[in-house]
Amino acid sequence: MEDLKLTTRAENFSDWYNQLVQRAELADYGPVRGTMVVRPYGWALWENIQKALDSRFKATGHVNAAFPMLIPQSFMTKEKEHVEGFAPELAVVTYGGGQELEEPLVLRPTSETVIGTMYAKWIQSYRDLPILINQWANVVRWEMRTKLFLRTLEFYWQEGHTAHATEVEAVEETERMLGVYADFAINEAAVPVIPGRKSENEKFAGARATYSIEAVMQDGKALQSGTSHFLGQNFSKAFDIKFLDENNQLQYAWTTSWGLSTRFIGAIIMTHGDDQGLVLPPNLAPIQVVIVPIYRKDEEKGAVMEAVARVSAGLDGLRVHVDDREGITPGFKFNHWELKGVPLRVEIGPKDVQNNTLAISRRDLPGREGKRFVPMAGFEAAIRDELKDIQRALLTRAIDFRDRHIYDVNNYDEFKAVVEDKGWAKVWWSDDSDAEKQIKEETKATLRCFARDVEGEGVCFYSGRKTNQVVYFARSY
RNA sequence: CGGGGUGUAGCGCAGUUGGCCAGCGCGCUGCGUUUGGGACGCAGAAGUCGGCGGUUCAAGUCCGCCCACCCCGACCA
Repeated sequence: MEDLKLTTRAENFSDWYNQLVQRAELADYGPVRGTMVVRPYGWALWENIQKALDSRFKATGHVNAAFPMLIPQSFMTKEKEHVEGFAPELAVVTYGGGQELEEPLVLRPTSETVIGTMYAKWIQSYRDLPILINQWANVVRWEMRTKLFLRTLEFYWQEGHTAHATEVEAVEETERMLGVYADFAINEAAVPVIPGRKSENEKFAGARATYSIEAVMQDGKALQSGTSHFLGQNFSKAFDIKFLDENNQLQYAWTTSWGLSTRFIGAIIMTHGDDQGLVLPPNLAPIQVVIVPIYRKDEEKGAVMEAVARVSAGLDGLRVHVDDREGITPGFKFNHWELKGVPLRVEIGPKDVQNNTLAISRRDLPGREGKRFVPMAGFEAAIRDELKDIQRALLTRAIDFRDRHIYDVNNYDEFKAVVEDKGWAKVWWSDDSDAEKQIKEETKATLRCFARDVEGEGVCFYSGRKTNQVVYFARSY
C-alpha cells in the first residue's frame, strides 16, 4: 500500500525531494531518460518567477528577443575554453530533411555563440552600444546524472546577453544583474542567497569572471541558483564583435551573460519544503489562498457557498482557488493543499456562517499554531496581511537556517566534519587552484564563492598563509 | 561510463519446488450513506506479466540476449 505520508527529510532527503516533486504535480519524468515534463502547477510557478524577473530586466533597460535553438557546430569551437567546457554535454543533430547534414548542428547548451554572431552583424559604432537583450528559452545539456529541476537534459531558463563599449560598463552590468538575481531570490522567493565571485576552477567556460547566487539547502548542501558572467573580450574576439569608438578607433566590445533556470524551483522546494510537502512563498505561489467549504447537508451548503463566494470575490487581485469538489472530505483537501504548498487556507463551515467568522490556516505553521478565526468584517485586510507575514516569516526562518549552517572553520579537520554533513564552511583562503582541487578530491566540497565585504586579514585554514580573502566551501548539487 | 537495484492493472506490491482462472492494497467508474485533519458500504472497469529467443506437454516462474527506468559515484545551471 502506498504511504500517504512523504518520506521525511530526516529519513532520506533525496527521496523526500523526488516524491514531493511528483506528488505535488510540479513535474514528471519524460519518455527520454533525463528529460522532464513540467506540469501545469510547476509551470504556473515558473511563470510567476518569469514575471518577477522579467519586470526587473525591463526596469534595468533590457529587451526580450528569441534566437535559434540550432547552432552550427563550428560556432562552438571558436572560443577555446567554451568548446572545452561544453563539448562533453552537447547534443548534435546530424540528419535533417531526410539526409545527412553537411555540417552537424548542436542543440544550444547556451547561446553566447549565436548571439555573438548576430551582435557582430548589428554592431558597428559605439552608438549601437550598449545592446541589452534577454531571451527566455530552453537549452540542452547532456548530463549523466539527472534529477528533476536540478539537472535535466533539457531545461528552461532566461539568458541575458549584453555588449558594451567599455570594460567598466560590462563589469557594472555583470554586478547589476547579480544584484537583480539576489533581490529576486530574497524578496520574491524568500531564498536568502549569498552572492559572490566564483573561483577560476568553477567559472563559466569562456568567462573572465563568473558570479553566482548560492543558496543553502535543508540538507546543508549548496545550490548555485543563478549566474552572471563577465566575458571580457573573449567572445567578441572569437566572433568579431567590433565597433568604432568616438575617436574612430576599432575596438572589440565587452560582453556579459547571465542566466537563471528552472533549477530555481529546486531551490524553493529545498529551502522551504517540510515533511507535509511543498511550502511556497506567497509572492510566487500559483495559488495564494485556497478556500475549503465545509458542510453536511444541502441546507448548510447554500449558506456556506454564499459566504465562500463573498470571500472569494473580496480577494480581488489575489490568486484564489475554491476547492468545491464534492464527495471529498475536508481533511483530505487540507492535506492535498498542504502537499501543494498553498500559503494560506481558508475554511468556511456552518459554524463560521453562524458566527460570522472564517478560519485561516498558515502553511508555514503546523496545525493549531497556524490556525485562527477572523471576523467576516475586514477579512480582506486580515488575509492580505497574513500573506505578507508568511512571506516575511519564510525569509526570516530561511535566514536563520542559513546562518546556523555556515560554520567558521580554522583547520582542515573541522572543515571535513562540517562539509561531511553539517553545512558550509566559511574560511580564510589564500587563493590556490591546486589546493582547491585537492580539497574537492578529498572532501567532495567545492569553493562556492568568495565572500564580499571582508575586513582585515586572517590565516588560510589550508595553507597557513596570510590572506585577506574569505570563501565558502560546501558540497553542492 | 563504473557500481547497485527494479521491471506483473494508473500507482505501490505479492505470486511456493514451473501446473490450468494472475492476485492484493491504493487509485479509478456507478449508486447510497458521509463531510471542521487523509470517510464507509455495495457493485464494477482495468493486465501484450519490459522485449526477443530458447527449454518444456505446460513459463510471470527456468536459461540466454537485449531494452528501459531508479539509486550511488566521476561532470554540471
